[in-house]
Amino acid sequence: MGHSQAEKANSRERILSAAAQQIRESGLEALSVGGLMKSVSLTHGGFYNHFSSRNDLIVAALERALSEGDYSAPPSGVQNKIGTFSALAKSYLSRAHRDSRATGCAIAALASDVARSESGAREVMEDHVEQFIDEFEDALGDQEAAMVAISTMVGALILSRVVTDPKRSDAILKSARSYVLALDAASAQG
Amino acid sequence: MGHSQAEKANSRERILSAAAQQIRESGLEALSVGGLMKSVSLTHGGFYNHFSSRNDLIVAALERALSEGDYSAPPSGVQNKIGTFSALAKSYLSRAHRDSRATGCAIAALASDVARSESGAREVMEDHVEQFIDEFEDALGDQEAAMVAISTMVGALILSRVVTDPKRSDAILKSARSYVLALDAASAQG
DNA sequence: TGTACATCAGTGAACGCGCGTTCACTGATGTAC
DNA sequence: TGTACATCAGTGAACGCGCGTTCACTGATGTAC
Repeated sequence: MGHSQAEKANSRERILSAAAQQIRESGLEALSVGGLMKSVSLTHGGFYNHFSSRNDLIVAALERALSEGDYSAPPSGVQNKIGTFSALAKSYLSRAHRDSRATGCAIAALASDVARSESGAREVMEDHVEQFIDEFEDALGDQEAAMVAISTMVGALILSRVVTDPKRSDAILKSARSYVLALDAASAQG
Repeated sequence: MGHSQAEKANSRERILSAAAQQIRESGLEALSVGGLMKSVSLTHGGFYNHFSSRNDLIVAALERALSEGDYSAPPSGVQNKIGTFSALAKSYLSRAHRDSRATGCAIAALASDVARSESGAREVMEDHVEQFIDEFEDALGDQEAAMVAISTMVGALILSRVVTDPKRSDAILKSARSYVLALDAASAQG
């Protein structure tokens, strides 16, 4: 058992990281304090050394989930982790992304949950949606196209995760990919 | 207190209808048996005269939520409740729809929840997504366009519900509306 | 039509369980001298 | 550098609470005669 300051920071980090993964996988409501602490090999009582309440943790974990991973919008002016808009779109609308909820885009995973939430989570996600739109606007040169692109990408990914028939699910991703890449091509020539 | 067969059918209907509304408003997980029964002025014990378990009710209520209301796909060959594709799109992507979750499209309200669910709910929603795509394909004459249209509409509605800034939220709906109506115009002239 | 009886929708107490949170305690950490 | 002491991360029992579900009971319904 260790109690140094460095170990405290490490514990907090492990809790937050596990929470970010768990909410992407199972939603905001499914996260339990006891289960989370067990998943990082700590006991539940210690949770309150790191966060003041479950809700406090949820907001921090949502921020983390939105910030980390390949599909987060980078700080303004910085290139995103994947590269060009078309590379991002292809990766976003891939089977691999559809099948890896725990590490994928937190907007797609949690938008419905957050829309219902009143705990400060909406503001956190709203900021990230706006960053995404701004990034797409830079790439596409058109704010309306940027908003349509994010709507189509998020909608297609969510629907592809509902549809269990693999052919149908793939077809939804593929049609969205074609459309979004055409938006990019149009901006390149326009 | 009454116990006739007609009253039993009426009770079941009230329970199911209230459940459909509550899951659209607050999600699948938020529905509690006790709260639901109280909302229709019955006691919790009687619930099991109508449904074998909470999960059984959830599946039935999801089916109901997807079938009723203005934004359900009608049986094949029958016109939907709103009329033309463009009228449906305008209404779907309206502020009124965004602001009335309890009576609005169940796909948009519950897609994330259902994608995480393993209880039979996915199959129920999948059928309705496919009906919607078929209906849009009839209207637009193109299956890819139909899949892009539903992705964009669902994605835009969900994102508009996350974004708290009314101007930003309206702009997302408006951009999606323009795009989806253009799809319809293209199919009319093509 | 009238009576006796079986059915069964609805009631509300009770169950075991997991939840978020609190708290007295522990022992290693890190500071004061 | 060595010792005494305060701090505080982590532990695990305990709290009150709401959950889904069960069950003995009730009394109106509806059927058999």
